[in-house]
Amino acid sequence: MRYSSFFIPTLKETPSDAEVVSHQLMMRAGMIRKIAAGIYTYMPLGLRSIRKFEQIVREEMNRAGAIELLMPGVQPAELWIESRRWAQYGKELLRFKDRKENEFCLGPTHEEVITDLARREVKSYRQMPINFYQIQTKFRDEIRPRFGLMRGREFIMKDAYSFDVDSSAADLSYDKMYQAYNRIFERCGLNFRAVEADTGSIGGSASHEFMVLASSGEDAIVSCNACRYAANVEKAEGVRQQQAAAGQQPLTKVATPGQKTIAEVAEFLNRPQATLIKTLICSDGAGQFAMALVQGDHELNELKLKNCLGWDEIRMATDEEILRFTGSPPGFLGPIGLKGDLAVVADYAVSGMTDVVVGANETDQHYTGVNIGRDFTVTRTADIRLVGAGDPCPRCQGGTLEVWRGIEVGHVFKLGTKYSKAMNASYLDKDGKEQVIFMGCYGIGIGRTVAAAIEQNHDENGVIWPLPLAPFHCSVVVINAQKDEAALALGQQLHDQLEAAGVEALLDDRDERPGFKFKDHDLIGIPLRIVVGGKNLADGKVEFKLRSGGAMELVTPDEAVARVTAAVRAACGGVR
RNA sequence: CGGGAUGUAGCGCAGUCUGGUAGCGCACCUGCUUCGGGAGCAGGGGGUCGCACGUUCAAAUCGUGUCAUCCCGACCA
Repeated sequence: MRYSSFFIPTLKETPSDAEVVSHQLMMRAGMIRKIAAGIYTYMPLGLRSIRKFEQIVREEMNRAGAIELLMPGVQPAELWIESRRWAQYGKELLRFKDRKENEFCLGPTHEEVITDLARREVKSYRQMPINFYQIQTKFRDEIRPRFGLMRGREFIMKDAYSFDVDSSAADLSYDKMYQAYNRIFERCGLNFRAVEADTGSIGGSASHEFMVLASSGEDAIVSCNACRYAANVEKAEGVRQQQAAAGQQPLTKVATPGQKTIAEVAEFLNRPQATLIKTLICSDGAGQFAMALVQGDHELNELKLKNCLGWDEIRMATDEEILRFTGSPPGFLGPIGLKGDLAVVADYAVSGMTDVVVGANETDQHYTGVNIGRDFTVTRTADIRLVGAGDPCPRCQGGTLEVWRGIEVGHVFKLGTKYSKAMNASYLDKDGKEQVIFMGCYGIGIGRTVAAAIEQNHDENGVIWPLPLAPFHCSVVVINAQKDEAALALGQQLHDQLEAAGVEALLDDRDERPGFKFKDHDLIGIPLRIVVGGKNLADGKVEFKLRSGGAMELVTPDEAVARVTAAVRAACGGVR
């Protein structure tokens, strides 16, 4: 491809509405342009990277036995009413009517459509296992789209749906997808982790998220430094503590004027934060309340508490609500002397504490020498805290957890029978008995993965593409291309040789100064670069350089072609 | 939806407080020079100042409303 006949509108300045690096660089490199909040045009260069990733996903899905189809973007309301999600989904589901006043939505996901298909077409155990996938544009009317392709409203997603005869067969389908996902992100050259995750609103029994590690990631994840355990912090398990020894100290009320936070109280009483209990009150927003107790230096994991209580929603109680249950303003809360019926949930770590400090439910007062059982009782003990760096691993002896930031690029779910039951997707087994189909669903954010690759691979000059995702493998920059006919001819020859070898080359034949061209190629992040022209031309040499760094080398044109071809073969597993 | 901010040329911004000729840099067009890390000089084109209503002799500037965009929180590939 000649640069002059392609279209790469680069920007020297960073658009002011781009917050994260990938968004900034995709705008500057001319890969995307915004048309509305969270809605983008994929420009020619951006589309090439998107297509590269899609192709890798296709190959690995096909290898894993999944079958590609393409479902509609516009979906009839009746399917969503049937699955009950028409009412549940909320404003994120963009709804509208056709000319006949029938209701439709723009598909944010395709469980309904695929389940409808499966119940019509998959009627026998002989047809399973089967797994359908598509790569398709979805629309979710996000409250707050941001970060460019990272969290758009319209976005490209690969989604796959598996159908099996029973739970253990569904587990096998899940494992296949899990393996396929690992291969996909490995092939892209990305640094990632597969972590245990909460299933959220999709539902189901188990799930893993695939996280690309990046400091700008929206999710925190933990991984064990000794074993393979890794999980989203939302899900990461705290370790059950041994029951505490009996307390020694008497219950004593002490004045703590103006000392509201754990840090203030610990400082004031001159004792470690770990010897205090943090008391929090939460609500499900529908009239239910609960008190949560965590060790002073720990943090509550609201999601765990919500799941533990079986609530649909969770939020912190308001000051008025707190006053109602404790008679005290926030800052002096404790589990002793509550007014009214309030479930008290203690974290595992709390059950191992003795002679602790809690608020006295009275302004400027705390208790010391507090002991569970003797001074107050808890409704239940559970894992409700946010785990952190240095915590013990819940799966192995001696391992400790490390914390990373990650970008969720893939998510696999065991759905069980949630959708098949609701929508009557059944089959006949060997004995002619009707059975419910077991499902799994598996998503990959296509645009988000490409953006995540940039988050993980860039420097101050621009993108540094991993070869498998690069829009072009190699730049051929011709110096003084419009005047130096010999240089342009050699550049063209190199370009043609590379293309013949299956390498995608971008021949920069523009009438621009060399520095200007170099800046452009650095910005758009082409991994390999050959420079033709200048005084090296007379010596029969060209320059070869990696975008990722390292020294420039002077080589013969043939050697340059060989080096580039070898690099592409090594990174992309053979040139197609 | 709550809190904060911003809308002025394709992009980045100044001007708004204190009402009176709409400006700067980049990009774009023409010419000359230049040519290995986003060149220099000269000339040029391009703006209903987000939109509406109001105040005023006069509004980018003041007021009200509205829309859009961005940032911080709850959702998710």
